Amino acid sequence: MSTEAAREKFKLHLADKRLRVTNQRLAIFAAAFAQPEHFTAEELLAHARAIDDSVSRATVYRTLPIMTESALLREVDIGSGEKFYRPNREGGSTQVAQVVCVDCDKIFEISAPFMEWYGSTVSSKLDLTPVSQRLQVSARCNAFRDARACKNRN
Amino acid sequence: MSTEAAREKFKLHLADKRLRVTNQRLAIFAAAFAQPEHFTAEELLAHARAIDDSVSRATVYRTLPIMTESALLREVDIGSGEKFYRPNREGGSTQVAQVVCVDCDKIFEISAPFMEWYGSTVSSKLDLTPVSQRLQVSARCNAFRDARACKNRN
DNA sequence: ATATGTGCAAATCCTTTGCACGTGC
DNA sequence: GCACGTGCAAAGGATTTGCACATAT
Repeated sequence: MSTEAAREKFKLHLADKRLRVTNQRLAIFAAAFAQPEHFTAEELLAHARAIDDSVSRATVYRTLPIMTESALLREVDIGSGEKFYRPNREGGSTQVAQVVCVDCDKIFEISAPFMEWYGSTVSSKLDLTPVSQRLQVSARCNAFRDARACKNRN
Repeated sequence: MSTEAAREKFKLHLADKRLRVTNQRLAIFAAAFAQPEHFTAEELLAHARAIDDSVSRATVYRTLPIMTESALLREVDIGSGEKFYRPNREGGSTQVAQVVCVDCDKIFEISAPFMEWYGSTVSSKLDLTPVSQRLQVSARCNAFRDARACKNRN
């Protein structure tokens, strides 16, 4: 999905929820979709302000759930205090696992198509209806293991 | 693994790390292993104080990582602000998935033996060595769906 | 004896919220 | 016009930390 298409989807979602299309929301959207990697709320704020300097931290935090609900962003919680987000250009309900390097904190993602099936299996045994599932793998840089250093940490 | 055996393991771990066996640490251990379900740091504090009223919140927070590192406790992060813990009576590296009900916030666990294999598979593709993996499923109580209420929420 | 551990309270960190003002529809 | 959105700064909640005192080894 192109950034153009995603912006349209964002506007449709806003209309659908009877939310207004504001300059701040558009700036935050644009900043989010300009990111190549995972980003935090604080990083998003900085980038959004570069586009529209009236954007406040509060509005970023208020807009993130809107974009997450509409599946334009995926929220990635690696259990480290702050949450990460990434643009979801695929659109659909792609099942991915996060792999987090405990040395350099870098977040990788890799597809895990069986997760949806497992979510159903697991939940049906417990009389629950599955909503979402997340697989997180912690790992250690081989670069770090060999050299006591990797791209992001030494 | 019995609570007795776990306490010995705890003491061995402390000795191994050259940490001291204090009344507070023992009280926190005992409180943790008396829990049948998942618990939070705050709940653990209350139970530990019932055993030794000199236990402080700070010591609970300082002791939790010690017990987690020694695999006596498993940390369960469901991305809800506070972390949960549970006694790991199995001792080993049991692979379990957490299933969290979004209606009542109850945490279920169910074995997921394939997770270790998947962790390796995923990590080997990224030149990383897997350390641990966690699968979390969000689900919705069927009891809640049917009756707009369940044991813990209505 | 002395290196560790502890309680207390203050500090930190991310995130949320109350309020008065601004603005899309 | 008016309901919704916003910025600001203060509040919030979980966790961490500095410091002086206490204690396990």
